[in-house]
Amino acid sequence: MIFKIDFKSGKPVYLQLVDQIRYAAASGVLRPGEPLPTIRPLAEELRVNRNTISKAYTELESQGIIETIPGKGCFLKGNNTPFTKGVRQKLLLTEIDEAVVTAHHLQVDRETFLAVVNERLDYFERKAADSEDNSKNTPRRTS
Amino acid sequence: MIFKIDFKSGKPVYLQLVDQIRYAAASGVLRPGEPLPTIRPLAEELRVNRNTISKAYTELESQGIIETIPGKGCFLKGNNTPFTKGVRQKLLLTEIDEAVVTAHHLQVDRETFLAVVNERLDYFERKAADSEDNSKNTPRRTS
DNA sequence: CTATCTGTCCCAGTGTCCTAGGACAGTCGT
DNA sequence: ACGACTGTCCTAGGACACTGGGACAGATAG
Repeated sequence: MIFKIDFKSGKPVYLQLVDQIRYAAASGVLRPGEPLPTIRPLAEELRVNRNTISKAYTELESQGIIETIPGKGCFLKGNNTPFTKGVRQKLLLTEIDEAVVTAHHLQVDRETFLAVVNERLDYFERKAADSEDNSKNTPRRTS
Repeated sequence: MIFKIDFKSGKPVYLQLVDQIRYAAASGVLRPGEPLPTIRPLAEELRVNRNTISKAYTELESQGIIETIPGKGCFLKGNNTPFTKGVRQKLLLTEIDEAVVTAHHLQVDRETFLAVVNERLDYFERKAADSEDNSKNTPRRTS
């Protein structure tokens, strides 16, 4: 689990972390139950304050992606989603609409758009499957 | 062209405007060449400072969505995209990946995701077609 | 129990974003 | 030329986001 922080990007460090962990979880690099790096060592490695890491983890917990146990550590949740079906639909709709509107302004036609969507879905599914296989030889924490 | 600003949302006013105009342009409510509301009257109507509107328009121009002519006004551009093919692919990929990652964490399966995407593509295409028809009776500004 | 790890709360400093008002420049009709 | 309109630049204050250090509480190994 290697994180890359770009201090020149202008994007807050804690949000860069959130994105990378979300991405890692979706692609199977991080698997349910697996512990995330503890706050202080990660902060030292990335040369930022502990509270910056803590803020990222807090945000991830509010999104239902990780679970944090004071005194023990933070762990990736599986089968999460603290949201109701209605809220989930609304959240997803918002993101998809943004992408569709952007595609329109970028003059990307429907076929190209759908092709990219399918390509990315394939990509994440394949990557998750690969991690599944690898995990057979590198067992994770069992709660 | 009616805009709704939610002062309690926490989202900056100028970004709310940007989103609504992007959306309106993509759905055909605003059509190429058509003038946008001028800054001062719109600012008065929405009860914000002129510079807040100006900032929204500046952002939209940097995205290549509108064209602003000092002394004359701001107009919706058609067939825009000031970006190269590579940049466009990258921009779209970023947004699509975000949606795909979000879908994973919301436990939305592939079929449902694709169904929503298609539904929204249909929605925007239909709305744009409707505006096309209506415009035959309400001609726009011709440059 | 003690030491050391885990995450958490509180508070302060710094920077930046957002909004706003005054003054200025370009366009157009009279 | 003048006045009324257009958008623009400069500057400033209030609010908040981001980061950071000190002190605290729970968990675990010795």
